[in-house]
Amino acid sequence: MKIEFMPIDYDYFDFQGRNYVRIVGRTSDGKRALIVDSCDVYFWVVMKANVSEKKIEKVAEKIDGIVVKGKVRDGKVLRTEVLDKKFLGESVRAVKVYVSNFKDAHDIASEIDFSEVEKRREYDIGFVSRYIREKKVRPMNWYVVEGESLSGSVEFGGIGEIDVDICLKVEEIEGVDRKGVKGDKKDNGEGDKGYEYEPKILAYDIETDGFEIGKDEIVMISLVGRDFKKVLTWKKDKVEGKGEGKGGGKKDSKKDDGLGFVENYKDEGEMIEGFLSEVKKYDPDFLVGYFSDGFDLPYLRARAEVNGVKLDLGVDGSVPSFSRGRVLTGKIRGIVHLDLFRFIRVAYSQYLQSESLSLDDVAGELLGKKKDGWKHKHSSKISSSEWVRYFGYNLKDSEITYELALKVWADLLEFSRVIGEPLFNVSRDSMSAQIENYIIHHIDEYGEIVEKRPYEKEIGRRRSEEKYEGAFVYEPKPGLYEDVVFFDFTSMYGSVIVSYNLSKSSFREKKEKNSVGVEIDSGSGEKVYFSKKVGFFSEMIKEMIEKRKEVKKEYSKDSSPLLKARSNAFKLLVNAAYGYQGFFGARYYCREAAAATAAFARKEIHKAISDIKKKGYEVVYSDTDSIAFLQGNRNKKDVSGLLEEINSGLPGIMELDLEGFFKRGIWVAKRSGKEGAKKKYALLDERDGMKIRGFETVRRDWCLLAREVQNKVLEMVLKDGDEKKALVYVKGVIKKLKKRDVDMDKLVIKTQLKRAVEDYKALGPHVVIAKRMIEKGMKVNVGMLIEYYIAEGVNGKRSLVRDRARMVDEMKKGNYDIEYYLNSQILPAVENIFEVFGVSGRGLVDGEVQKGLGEF
DNA sequence: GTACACTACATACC
DNA sequence: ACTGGTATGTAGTGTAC
Repeated sequence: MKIEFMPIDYDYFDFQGRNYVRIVGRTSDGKRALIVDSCDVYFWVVMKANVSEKKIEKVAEKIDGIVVKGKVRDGKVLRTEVLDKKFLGESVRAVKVYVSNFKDAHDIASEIDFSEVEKRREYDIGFVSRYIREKKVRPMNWYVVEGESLSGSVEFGGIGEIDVDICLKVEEIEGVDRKGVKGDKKDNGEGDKGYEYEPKILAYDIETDGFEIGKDEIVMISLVGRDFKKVLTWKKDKVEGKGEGKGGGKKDSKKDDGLGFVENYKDEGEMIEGFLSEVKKYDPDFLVGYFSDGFDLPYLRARAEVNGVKLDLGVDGSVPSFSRGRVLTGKIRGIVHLDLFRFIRVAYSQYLQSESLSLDDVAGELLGKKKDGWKHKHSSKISSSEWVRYFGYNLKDSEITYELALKVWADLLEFSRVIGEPLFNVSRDSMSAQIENYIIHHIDEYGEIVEKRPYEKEIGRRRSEEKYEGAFVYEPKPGLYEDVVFFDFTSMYGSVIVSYNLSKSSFREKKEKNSVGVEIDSGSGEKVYFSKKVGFFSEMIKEMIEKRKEVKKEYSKDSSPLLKARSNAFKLLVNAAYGYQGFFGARYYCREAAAATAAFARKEIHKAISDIKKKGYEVVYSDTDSIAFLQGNRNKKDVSGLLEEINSGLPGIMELDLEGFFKRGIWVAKRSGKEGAKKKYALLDERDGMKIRGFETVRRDWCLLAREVQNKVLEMVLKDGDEKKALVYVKGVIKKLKKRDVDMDKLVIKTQLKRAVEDYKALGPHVVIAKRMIEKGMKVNVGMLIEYYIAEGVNGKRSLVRDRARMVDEMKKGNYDIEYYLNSQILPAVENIFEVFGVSGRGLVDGEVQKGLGEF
């Protein structure tokens, strides 16, 4: 039998002691197929230098006979091979040890401790990654698979019973080109729709009576897919006019009640069964939720159990499994369970400006859509008229989740393809894991053996190492500047790593010939050295940068979202490469390489700054990889000339780019002292758009009033150049504040609870409020944004802010602390802006201007 | 009882 | 614990006077 197949979900199973991969995917004609395959399992034994071939052969022979007794099975060495390999750039002789089961690799490796042995490696790689690397059967690409049909077969303990259209044992598998995924460039022109794969996504969301997993009942479940919307419940009879009590009215009245999407069941158990059958009927490749790893899926499993229902979502009838890491992760066999929250946190949060990563905030920013308003209530407290809204709310959550899934689909897909790991992993892995997986799936191109993961002891050692000196930040002179130009280095740290060859494999303890030294600490003068012999790590980063360039070029000709996503995936990986080398958990950790990267970056930015100054420009600011300077009386051509000149002198692949021209820019002084504040400025671009960095406007832990006032002041100053108007505006706001006439919503302060309340040493306002919320039986989670007001204190008495902090629902309108909001919110947000214009400097807070403003 | 230095904490920039 | 260091700024805490 021969099929065209796209792998989507991977997992493995053991049969007669051996490992097999089980891949669920789609065929080119849309059928769901499962293929079973296997691959060699091995690890490496790296021999010490100067061990004779004869001795190596002897060691290999000794390894050959190793059997490790186990409870479940015996771990066996199947055979060995001696090969030339590379490890951290060095040519080595290594024994490739083939074993019967990858789970025994570690134990077998531990037995191989002969004196001729230098290292043992690659015993710590999972089976699915091994398979993908070995057979090059990469997720989300097309393959022609030839094999024996297993449908109905009892082989592998009855795998043929699994509910899929096609089930094959692989005999031959080969990648095919030209056919792709909808949106791929390579698939157009064929006109054969059959080859266009469109992800089959089903979004879901549950509503429950409580928040503790499995404790209370699930009230409803919504499902949204393509042309598919449903809410499953057992509470429809609570809706006005739907109950039997109401004169026994017919349930299926023909009248359109707007609740056609609601399906009613007898009880919770039947509703869950209904959910199972709806999911099976829809047959999704991806079941998508938001926070669903930690809530919806475990909740469903727990309630199914209570009701005696088997939550057999897996293609083989298995129940979702949960791996306990730091957080729960829910896996369904054969269907990729995605928790969009986790992917968004890793891949997007850095670029999002929303205040939280809640579905509402994220959807608001990425889709321009908001959830329906609904305050959680226990179902017993919901009036008959409210139920309709509740159903709608539940449906909307799934609708938004579905749209969000479509929105991030291209990025997910390209991440998976670029890195080579299945979507399930890619959607949850941290950035360091993504880099590491990229390495594992590309390292064979360099003939390298993969370095091991650090053990706890080693992690501890690394963490205790001293921090190293990082980026340079230029101290700005406070002021309002006209015609500001910004240059920045493209992927600066990545290009430094490549240009100077900085990685674990090129690091040298001492100076040697053909090495370059660099001072990594300006204080102690500590110096480290790197060989000029190109290491695979920097070579890999270089290729990522090159591939990204190619993709960008292609994108300029054909703007497909997948090309954009691919370029983005490379960008994120390159940008994370520097942090990765400085990360204590990394296989290729190298503090010296990270420190040297920062050191060379400092050197290059200093040089660029001085080059710009030498040409007579006034530099006003610089942070890490960017430089701001005044255009002065020069034109844009002069500026590009300057850019070109600097670029011609840059080493390796380093590149300085024009970030933009800005009409105006403002830098302010620190609250304490006269010096200019770093990481805080506002710009007005050529199209009158504002770019604000660091100011309270962009900080979520300041009340909205202060943020809005500051934003308007910046706008008036930058757009109109009119600080007087801004002053009048601020006076107006203060007047309103003093009259207790400010909208209460604008006074809420939000602070994130970053740990459990009992773990705090200092009890800040938000911690005190969180404690009070817990006392009142409210749900308080670590990571939550705690909202509070600062209320009037007891007369005359000076008190701590936390004593005046109030929960949102214990706050009376207008009972806010005028002094606090004036002196600790509004004035601090605007005073250093006015100071730039010489308007009442220090006196602003202390009374002079405040008094003046009060009079207004 | 207050002023001050110091620490803890949150959040931003790149 | 799940990439890094640099930086600002608030509020709490402890101590000296």
